[in-house]
Amino acid sequence: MDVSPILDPLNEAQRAAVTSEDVPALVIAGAGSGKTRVLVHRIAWLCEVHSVSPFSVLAVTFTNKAAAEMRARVESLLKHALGGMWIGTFHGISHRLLRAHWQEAGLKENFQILDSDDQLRLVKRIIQDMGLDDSRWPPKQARGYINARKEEGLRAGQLQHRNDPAARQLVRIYTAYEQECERTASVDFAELLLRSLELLQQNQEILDHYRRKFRHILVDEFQDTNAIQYAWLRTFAGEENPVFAVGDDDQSIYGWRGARIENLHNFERDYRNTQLFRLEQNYRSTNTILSVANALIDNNRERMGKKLWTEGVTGDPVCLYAAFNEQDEARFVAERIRQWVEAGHSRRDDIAVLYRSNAQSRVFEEVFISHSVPYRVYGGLRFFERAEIRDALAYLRLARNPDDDPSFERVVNVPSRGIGQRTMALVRERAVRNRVTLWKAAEEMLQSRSLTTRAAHALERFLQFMSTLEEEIRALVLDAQIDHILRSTGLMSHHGREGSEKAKSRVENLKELVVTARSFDLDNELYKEMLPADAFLVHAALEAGEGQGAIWEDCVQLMTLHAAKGLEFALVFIVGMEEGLFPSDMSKEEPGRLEEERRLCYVGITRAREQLVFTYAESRRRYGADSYYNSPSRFIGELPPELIAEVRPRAMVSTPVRTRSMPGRPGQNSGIGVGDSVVHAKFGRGVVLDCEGAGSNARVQVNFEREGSKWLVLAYANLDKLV
DNA sequence: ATAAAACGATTTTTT
DNA sequence: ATCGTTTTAT
Repeated sequence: MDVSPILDPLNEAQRAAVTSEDVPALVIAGAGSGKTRVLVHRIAWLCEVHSVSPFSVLAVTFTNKAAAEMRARVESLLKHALGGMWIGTFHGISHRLLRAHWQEAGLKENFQILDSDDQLRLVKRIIQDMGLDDSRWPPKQARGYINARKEEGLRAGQLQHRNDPAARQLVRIYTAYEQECERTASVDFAELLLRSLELLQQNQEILDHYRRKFRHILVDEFQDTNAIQYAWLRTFAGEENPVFAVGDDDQSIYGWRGARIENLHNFERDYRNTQLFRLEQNYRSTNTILSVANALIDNNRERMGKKLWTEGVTGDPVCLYAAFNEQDEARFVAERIRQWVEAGHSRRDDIAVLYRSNAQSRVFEEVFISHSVPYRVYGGLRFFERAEIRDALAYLRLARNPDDDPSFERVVNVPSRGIGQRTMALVRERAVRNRVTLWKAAEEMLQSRSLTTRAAHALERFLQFMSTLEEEIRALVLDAQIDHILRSTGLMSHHGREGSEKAKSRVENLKELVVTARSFDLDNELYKEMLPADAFLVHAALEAGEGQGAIWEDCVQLMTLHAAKGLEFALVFIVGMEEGLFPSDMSKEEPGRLEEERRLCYVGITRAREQLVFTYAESRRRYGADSYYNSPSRFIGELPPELIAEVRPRAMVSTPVRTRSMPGRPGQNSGIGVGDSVVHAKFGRGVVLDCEGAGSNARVQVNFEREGSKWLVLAYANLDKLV
């Protein structure tokens, strides 16, 4: 057996982890240290060298993207298909279990997956049906409560709040929600995990089967697991099967959505004979960038401890630019991008602009357009989350299964066909009272003639239409089914009639849906024994797809710091480095949150291979109001000064154009103008570099001898002019 | 049933 | 400021 393809590309630490004994292993893998490589080679090591059957390997990730990457890399290393190996997300694998054992799990065979949007609609309706005021009981909050409890493994029946009336009400909503899910055979994302966990815990035979089957369990991004995911893993593994977990405590940035960094710490306690490995050699960044990253993260107290190092070059210093405002910040970035490309760096998609919040992307978009910098923004609605796509798929679901209430609700009046809230309220009421689905309730009401002629007519036509639709598409292939739905429901013409840009893109998306359906991979093992339409619907629910269509050009990448995790770029800008923005003001309440913000910054820094640039704006418009004298983020102060090059090119100290501000006469009535020497009570002496605005809005930029240049509002600054 | 007006929220996001 | 949602008016 030639083990060289498996072991040769590895360094010593990686090799130790890959070839470790059959005991629980925890691999603390720093950024850029070859985490995925270790997982992939571990699988290859087991299969090729230890002749482990692919059928006994289970590898779990968080995102479909990570699962797809791992699958591809394992196949390319093994040089053959996975052959029975399970590589998937927590949710994907849970879904697979529930499909296989729907009866034991107490589900119906054709159970539906509720995504968060479906879930919100349902919760909202329940709150209304319970006669509660939804401003006092915001549906989003209730949904958050339900999901948080489920992620702790708790069902409504297990919750008791004797002394807390608000919590008691939430439990009542949770209970009603559970009943509705039961009635409509719906399973939300958290339920996939909870239900499959309970399936294993309550069915000894099934549990034994899977414990005998999956002798080797591997987990990626272990620091992101929440309580139920860890319980799920432990249940799978039992006492006998070793878990191989890879993660990085310094890259835990999802605490706010339930991820428990403690799982990393508890792992060693829960599995006594755990072998611990550390991957600290970095293959991505320059030495300078790593030193900056190490210095920053060193300010966190709760760490397992780790220091990245590299054999690579020292690299350029990290840059810091203090912009006047957010426009100036964006212009500086655009200019640096231009220089970078001119210097011979060919790929613009190897450049990223990272920010704390999505709202920050706007100014960059505006400035990049005016500077002709091609860019691509990540985030926002993904393909299968778009309303028009969901409408179309709801028709498909409803045609496949008339009892699918969420879909019934969604499309009954889209496009409008005269079935309004009044009619639907009556149908819903009957459905709940008689414990039947909306479809059946509607049929009953038509029989019993308990509706006005007009409403009855409209409803009857809808039911008739859906029945006909089902017959018409029955014999068609998937993409033809969808194509037919788009035409016969009028969805396509509904959007086509309107001329707006948004409507045009909706039409394009609907066309794209047909194309997506045509190229949908039906041979996937996950979907065997399922009808194409059902498989496609599962795919849509579990995999929301990309945010934008095809990447047509070599574009600068704009995204949040969170979205950048796992990616790398030659040139990285981390912008908006201001106290209050990053770290966010909202993270100042709980103590642990600040450390998480710092880890987020660490994640951003370690995305950069060659050059890293920080920027912040001394003045910034937020929520419609300007804020001045923003101080640089505390994270800037935590970096080693000798590795930071401050950029303040004199050439750029000229006119910071404010598109929104009035082009007033600078200093008209203040007696202060460009070139004047002034004194400020706090900042001392300085020279006026620039003015803008008029009257009470007038601002001046002053280059202070001690403090450097700042923008001040004349009305508040109390400047004295020196003669 | 549609359109205008008022209201409210506004960190980060996957499944 | 701005976007999405809900209420109110036509």
